[in-house]
Amino acid sequence: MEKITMADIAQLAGVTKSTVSRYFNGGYVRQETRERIQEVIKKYNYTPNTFARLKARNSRVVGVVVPALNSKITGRVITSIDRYLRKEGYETLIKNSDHDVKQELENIRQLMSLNVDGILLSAITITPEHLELTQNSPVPIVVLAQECPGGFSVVDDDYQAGFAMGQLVGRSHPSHPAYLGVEESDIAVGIERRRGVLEGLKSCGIPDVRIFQGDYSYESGQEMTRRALRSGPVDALICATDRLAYGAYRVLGEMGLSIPGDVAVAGFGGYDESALLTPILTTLKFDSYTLGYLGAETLLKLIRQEPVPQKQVVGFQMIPGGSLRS
Amino acid sequence: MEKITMADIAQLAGVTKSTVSRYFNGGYVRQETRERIQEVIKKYNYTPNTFARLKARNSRVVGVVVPALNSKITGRVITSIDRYLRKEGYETLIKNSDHDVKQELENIRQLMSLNVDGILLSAITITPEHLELTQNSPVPIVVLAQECPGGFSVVDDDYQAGFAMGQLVGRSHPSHPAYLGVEESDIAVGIERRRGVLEGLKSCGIPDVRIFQGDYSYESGQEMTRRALRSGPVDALICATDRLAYGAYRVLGEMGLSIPGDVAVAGFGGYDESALLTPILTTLKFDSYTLGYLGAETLLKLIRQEPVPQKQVVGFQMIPGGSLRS
DNA sequence: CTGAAAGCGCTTACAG
DNA sequence: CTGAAAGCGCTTACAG
Repeated sequence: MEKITMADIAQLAGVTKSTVSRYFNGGYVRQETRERIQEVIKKYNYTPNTFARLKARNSRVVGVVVPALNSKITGRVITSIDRYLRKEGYETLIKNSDHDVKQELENIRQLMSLNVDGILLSAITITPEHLELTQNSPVPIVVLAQECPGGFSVVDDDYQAGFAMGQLVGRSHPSHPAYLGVEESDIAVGIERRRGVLEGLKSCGIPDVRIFQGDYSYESGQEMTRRALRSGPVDALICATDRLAYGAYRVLGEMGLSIPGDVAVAGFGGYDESALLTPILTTLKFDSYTLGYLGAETLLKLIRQEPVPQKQVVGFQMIPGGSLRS
Repeated sequence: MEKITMADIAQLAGVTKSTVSRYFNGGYVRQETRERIQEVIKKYNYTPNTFARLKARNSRVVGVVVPALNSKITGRVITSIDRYLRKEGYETLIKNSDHDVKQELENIRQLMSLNVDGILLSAITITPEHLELTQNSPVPIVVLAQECPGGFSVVDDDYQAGFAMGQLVGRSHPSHPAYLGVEESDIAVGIERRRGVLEGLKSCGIPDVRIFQGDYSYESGQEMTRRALRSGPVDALICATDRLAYGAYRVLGEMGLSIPGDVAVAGFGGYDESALLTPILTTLKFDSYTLGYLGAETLLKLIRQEPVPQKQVVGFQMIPGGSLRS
């Protein structure tokens, strides 16, 4: 199959490529001509090369940068974005940063030079370089899941979610609560969520919480749990993500400690798998579908120069399980 | 920030865009000139527009079409592909088919008209239209996880994996085994894997297996399990995927049936979460990392016109848990 | 080793 | 309603 171009289609339909171009971009084409062109297109399964539209004002392509492709949550967010954009006649171009900040910045630059109409950025962290890049961007950018000072963002309500979970755990008045968290470079999870948890506990009269820090992995969850247990008595573990809670389950099980009898456990994320644990993990689900949807919607509004809020906060939902004491 | 072009860079470096182009594509450029150009590029953070290379022989871009973005396995495969290609100096462009065959075909066509150098296709199913498209493709295509008659493919060893699991379960001589499977349009999982299981069981003297069919969801796993239990006594459930097994766990738990005491359960996929179930699910893990790696490697070889095998089969690994009787 | 010129597949004012 | 022409940001023979 030879590559077929717009000029070929034009010739076959007995018109100029100008007309075929207009056909695709909603310009004036007589009904009769339109039908002739359509026929040829169908026959040759022609799709115009989106990226040869070098002179077009808008490319109808939106770039999405994600930190990784192996997380359920990211999957949900992208799927949601993709569906919305497709519905609106935009193409989605996905770039993976693979948890590497350098790669992430590179991805943003690449997308910019590709003259996409806009960028949806699910950032690992917001560095000064990010700010410079987003503030001087030739195209609109919407940041997902992290706040972006001076930029537009759609975020989860990490503080309120943390507070709610802190209160829920606090209600049973644990004597030795511990928090398993992540790096502070992730403002949303590493700082805001933790702050919520601590204040939620404090509101129940529990000011002292032992705090641990690690990465997002299952292994890190295990390691932090061991560290917590070694550091003194523990009767409640609030984990920054469900994955970390899985690590806690494993270690507590190995040590013969019962959940929630000996140690209560809570997570964040509401992964489907959490409902399969024994006991079912008490967790909290962010609305990733809405996050993606609003992100895409906001970006298109920016592209169309319509007014949008600087920051939008998406809700969450508590998913009670059996891993807390009542 | 105004969009900066190759012509701008050239002017700033006191050369022609021909020279800058050569700089990027490994042509002759004097050391001194090279350094001058490099300086300007660094200063302006310039990245050439990959898609303006309309006249280039090769675009150094590879398209990847995936059925969905919310599966762990797909995530692993893409991550692996992406890393390999990046290392080799190629860009990866990911398109999501969202479980829709029409969308999938459209994605393939789009990538073709984008003049990417090659396509990696993780197909939902192989229809005659797929065959026509792949056989007449102007660029090489490698199909992942499904065999593609007349085309190049990298696949899991579904038959052997099924056989191994069939034998493992068969060794305890269940009297009433059932198989929970998926649609036959998915040749790899729906047909080959099942065939392996049935023959593995048969090799242990178990010719009769009740077979059920559904989709890939957790809900479908539950529904098929209920159907199986209603249809008569069951003491072993072999599930085509771990996710289906999760559904089985849930329903068996609700009914007060013990695993493996009353019913043995097995899965396929080796998801991390399967190790968190009680009892731990006996499953089998395909080497998704290698699948992606070999797919990418093979595609690049095809692009470079080097010889490659028509079909490559990737191995698997049994992950014993506590969900089978010994 | 470098530049001038033609061209890739498309879009867009501008005529008609 | 349609076409001729210039141009988008690049690459590539071909001279020099």
